Amino acid sequence: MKTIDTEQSAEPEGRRSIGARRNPDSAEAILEAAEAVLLESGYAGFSIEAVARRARAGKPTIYRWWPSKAALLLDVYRRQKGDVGHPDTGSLEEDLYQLARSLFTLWRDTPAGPIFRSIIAEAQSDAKAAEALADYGAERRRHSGRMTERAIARGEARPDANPKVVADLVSSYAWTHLLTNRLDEDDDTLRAAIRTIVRGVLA
Amino acid sequence: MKTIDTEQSAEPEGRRSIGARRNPDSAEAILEAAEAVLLESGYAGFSIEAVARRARAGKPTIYRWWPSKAALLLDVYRRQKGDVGHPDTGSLEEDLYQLARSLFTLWRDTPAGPIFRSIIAEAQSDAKAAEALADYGAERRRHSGRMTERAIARGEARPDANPKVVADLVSSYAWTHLLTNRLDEDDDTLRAAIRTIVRGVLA
DNA sequence: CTCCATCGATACGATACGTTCCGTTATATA
DNA sequence: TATATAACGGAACGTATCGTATCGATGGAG
Repeated sequence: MKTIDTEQSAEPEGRRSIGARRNPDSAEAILEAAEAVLLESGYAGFSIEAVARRARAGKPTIYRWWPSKAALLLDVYRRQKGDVGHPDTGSLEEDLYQLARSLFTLWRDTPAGPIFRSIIAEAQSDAKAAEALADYGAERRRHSGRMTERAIARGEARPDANPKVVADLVSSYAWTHLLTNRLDEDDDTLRAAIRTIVRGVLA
Repeated sequence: MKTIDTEQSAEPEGRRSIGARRNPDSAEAILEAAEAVLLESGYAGFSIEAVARRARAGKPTIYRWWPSKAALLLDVYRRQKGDVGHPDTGSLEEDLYQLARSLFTLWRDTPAGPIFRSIIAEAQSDAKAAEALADYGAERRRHSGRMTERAIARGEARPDANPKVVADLVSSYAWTHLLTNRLDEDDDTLRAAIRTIVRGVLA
């Protein structure tokens, strides 16, 4: 995931800039507060001021280290996402199912879900968040495309199958279910979706 | 699509409520202004005040007829979406491709795209917009599920294929491409995505 | 001890939300 | 035609948030 500006590369040249040393305790408290606010009030209640109040920090301190709400959001996400596994079971359908299921579970049962939703929402009105999100998505598709590549290599999938397209279909399915509160989908339906991608629907 | 509260059913009982007659010219001007603002400035610039300025209307006039930004957004979308066709070519793959292509084109070349993005964004922080969006999505999946139902009936698709899942996969793919600025996807890739759903990737 | 960067706190201008009031205009009824 | 009714545009309000500016206090480094 792209960094936007978080680490404020070396010399911001903004103030006197002799030594910009960030207080780790303060930054950590802010990130924790941001996560807590996001979890309790969702994207609607996520404001810099709410985060500052909760962290007992000053707003300027937040703005000193994060140039925008989007940057803070991305840092919060990066800080705690449990990076879903990319299993290698020997069966493409099983691999993709486990990928999708762990995404659904992660997003439903951990702060990662609300946080990721917030980033997507923010990206609809913040160009930098949009770019970061696009980079992140492309990297994820490349990564989970490996599953299909392996299936092609072992002769399970057709050589002309498009790994990125397969990854795109799976992650698109997960995204829209996240965005429309459908992460509680029953296992049969999720399996049917993955089976459709792998086997198709033709008679 | 659910109406939220737009038409303010009959007797609002809010004021004296003898006859609440809406001025069609005014309402039309507001909807046109909202569409124009959305097109020019996107979701970021879409504010009630901006719409009121552009329509030369008073804010209270807007709030009288639309209870929230989300309601106005939904009305704008409903007013001008060209309702993509649901072709019946005799081939499921061709039907789904044409559905997806017309969705991509509609969203890329008309105001419907930015407007729909805005509704999705709004739904992430407005419960009523979220519910309306969920209803709309369910109705769309039911509707485009007909394509797969026909394919099953004519023996093209397996009887155990799940029409709603197929529709969900196609629309999810379109949604995420809308949300991540990838509506300009080349035809080969879009066809590959549809082909994957219909035929799968197995050797 | 003396710098000096960071800190929390507070205040600020700007923008937007949603509401209230006011004076005007248009329409329906008598 | 005359009157009542209600929607209208406009202005202002109080609240909330954004992002910035300024302050005195704290604490580590030389």
